[in-house]
Amino acid sequence: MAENWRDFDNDSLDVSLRAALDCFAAHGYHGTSIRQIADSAGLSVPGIYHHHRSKQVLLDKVVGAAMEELLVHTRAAEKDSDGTPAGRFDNIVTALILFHLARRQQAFVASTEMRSMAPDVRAVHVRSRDEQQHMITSAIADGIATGEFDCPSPVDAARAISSLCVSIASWYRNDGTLGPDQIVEQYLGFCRRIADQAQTAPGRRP
Amino acid sequence: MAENWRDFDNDSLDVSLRAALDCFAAHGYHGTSIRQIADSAGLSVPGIYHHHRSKQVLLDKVVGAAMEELLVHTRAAEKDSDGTPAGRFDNIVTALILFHLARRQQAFVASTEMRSMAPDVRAVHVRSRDEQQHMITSAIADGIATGEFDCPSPVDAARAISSLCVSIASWYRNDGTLGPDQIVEQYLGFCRRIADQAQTAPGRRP
DNA sequence: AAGTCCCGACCGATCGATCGCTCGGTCCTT
DNA sequence: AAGGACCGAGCGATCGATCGGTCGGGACTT
Repeated sequence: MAENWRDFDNDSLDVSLRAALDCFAAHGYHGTSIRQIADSAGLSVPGIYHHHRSKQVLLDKVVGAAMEELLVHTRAAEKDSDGTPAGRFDNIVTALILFHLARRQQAFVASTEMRSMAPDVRAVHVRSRDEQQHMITSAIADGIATGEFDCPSPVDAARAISSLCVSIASWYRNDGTLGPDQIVEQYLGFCRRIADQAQTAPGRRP
Repeated sequence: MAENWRDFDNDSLDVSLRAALDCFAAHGYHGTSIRQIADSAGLSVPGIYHHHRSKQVLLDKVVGAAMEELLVHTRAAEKDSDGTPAGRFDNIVTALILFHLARRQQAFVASTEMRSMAPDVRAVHVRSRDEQQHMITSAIADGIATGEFDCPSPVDAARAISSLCVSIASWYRNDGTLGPDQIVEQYLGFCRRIADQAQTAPGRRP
């Protein structure tokens, strides 16, 4: 893993998958026709089918590529940490936020079109998501043991953190007022305070 | 408004809208056919059209009813507060959480099928959502002025809080391990700490 | 060098199925 | 007698997918 986990280079989607992603993100899987994808790709309908077996596999490949990329970056981020629960947590969550900034369309489609996938395909992606979320959960749980974190349920906290990071994909635009660095800083702060309720200053809100 | 803003009685959806809601929540708007809705409602296809003009208005009515209900409850919650920014914030956010527990299907459909609505109809619902979110934003902004809250951007914090509450609808089940009261307590804590970064205990995470 | 073969890339035309929606009618209540 | 509630049948349009084909270029033979 020579590549830095903070960097997301250009995605490796071919013209058909790129078109499918654009359409799915804009109109949803069932709201998109093969003809729209073909037009957007500058191909004919059979041209799409020459490269990909069905509309379903277009969705599968788009989501699968994103999931794979996220897992690789997240694992590298944890490995690159100082090994403490708080350090692992910060790196994992940072990778999660950076991913949703760099791959907002893929992330958005992956989260909204889970239900549009065939059961067996969906199961694979659900497992990836669960693994990703479990890394956060166990970092929090370990942090509770060391006193770095404090919350009643690491599972619930991790779910809230995941949800919060995923939601970035639904509003972030490259030309917005907030830059990526500011968003990482802000959301990492949100996530830390979700996992550590002891950060409530005593006496505040009696 | 004699009704208590914490209570959500049975929704007033007729059998067709109820069926449409179930289908939309399960398969999405474009993934649902009128025939499925008719089957689920125990009616024929013309039976649906006897009560509602088109598939689009089914979505509009389902989402519209939810939006209206949310706004009514949220306004009542704010009015019922002690008037302080922190008090307003707590009541508004509590109403938002309770809504997403009591109306999870409506809330889920409203958030995922925004893009499936006709532009003019969508504009109405977007405005409702913005008004809802603005109530949170201004409570935070007022709280910053009084020292009750501390965060760099009330708008960004309010958006994160909204997102977090909306996400409840995508995982909550009535038969889960967590009861509504526990979820309200937990998520209200999350939201408070999103709006108040000063709750970070000094010395923690240097 | 010329001819033959083949294969990946792609397209126009069209398949059966399903889509949202409507027409003309029946039944039941008032 | 009238009207609301509802249905069987079917409309034109569009869906995902497939058919038989064209075309350019690299490999191989002669």
